[in-house]
Amino acid sequence: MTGPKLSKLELQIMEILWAKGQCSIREVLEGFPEKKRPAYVTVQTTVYRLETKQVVRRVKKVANFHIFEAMVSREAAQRRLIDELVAMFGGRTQLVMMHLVKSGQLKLEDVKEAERELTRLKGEEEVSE
Amino acid sequence: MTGPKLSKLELQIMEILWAKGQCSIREVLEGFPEKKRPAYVTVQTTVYRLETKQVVRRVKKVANFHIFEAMVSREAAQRRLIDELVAMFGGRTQLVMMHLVKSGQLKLEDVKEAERELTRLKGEEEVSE
DNA sequence: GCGTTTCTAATACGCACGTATGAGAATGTC
DNA sequence: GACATTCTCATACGTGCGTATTAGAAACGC
Repeated sequence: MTGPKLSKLELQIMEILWAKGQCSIREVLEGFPEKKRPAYVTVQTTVYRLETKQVVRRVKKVANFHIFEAMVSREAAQRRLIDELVAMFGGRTQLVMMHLVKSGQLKLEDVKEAERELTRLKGEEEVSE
Repeated sequence: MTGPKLSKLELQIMEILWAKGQCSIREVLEGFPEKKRPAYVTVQTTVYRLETKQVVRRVKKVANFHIFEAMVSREAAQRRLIDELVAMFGGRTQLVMMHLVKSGQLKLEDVKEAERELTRLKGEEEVSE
């Protein structure tokens, strides 16, 4: 497994950490859009739990607060999420993509881009065979 | 919102209900691959909860057991899952697809298929404009 | 019709997560 | 240096979910 499972709140916090780099709890808090900002302590507790899960670690102490940093790459965490979803669809990846298409969020250019990427990856594979 | 959120187990149960149509608890249970079959009562409790969530309803009683049926379409439930995931990615659908591609689960043909579908949908859109 | 099997349905338990409280420590301000 | 502010951290609580226990009801076999 790539890493531990992250909940929605946890992931939002990680997004902020990935974006800002090293952060205090307060800075993470301020990374939330003002309108849907959790309480300071909620963020705190959640960061503590991420620490327990080894997803985050404290790097130093400045004044009376700690600075945290991500220990897991964004790529890896996102990959984990996708794998989870695909598993929910019984591994039928194609189905997942059809839904993405139908949800109307996906532009033709995006799909073409993916296709190019896929072709490229396939090429590499054959070279190494 | 399309419908209530479904957990992994709940979704597996729904898959069986969607596939088999009306089912007893026992039949749902038997829909699980033999090796990872939950206990009868686990399925039972979960179906009861799905009932509370209005995702499933009992249609009749045969002998000493009830027959259940899905009240939510597969499409809708799956759509919900995808939307959830996309939201986790901050709406960056394209990112989701790139992950799918990189996970290696997606074949070139799948992507082409999606592209065709997308082109078709786009066509319809323009007609109605 | 009596015993065995099966299903029902209420109750419970542990874990994860979002959230909150409160006491104590550290820091900053004047 | 006294006081207000801020952060820490342990503890707690409700909810959702996967799972289990169990007592009673119902149906089946013979």
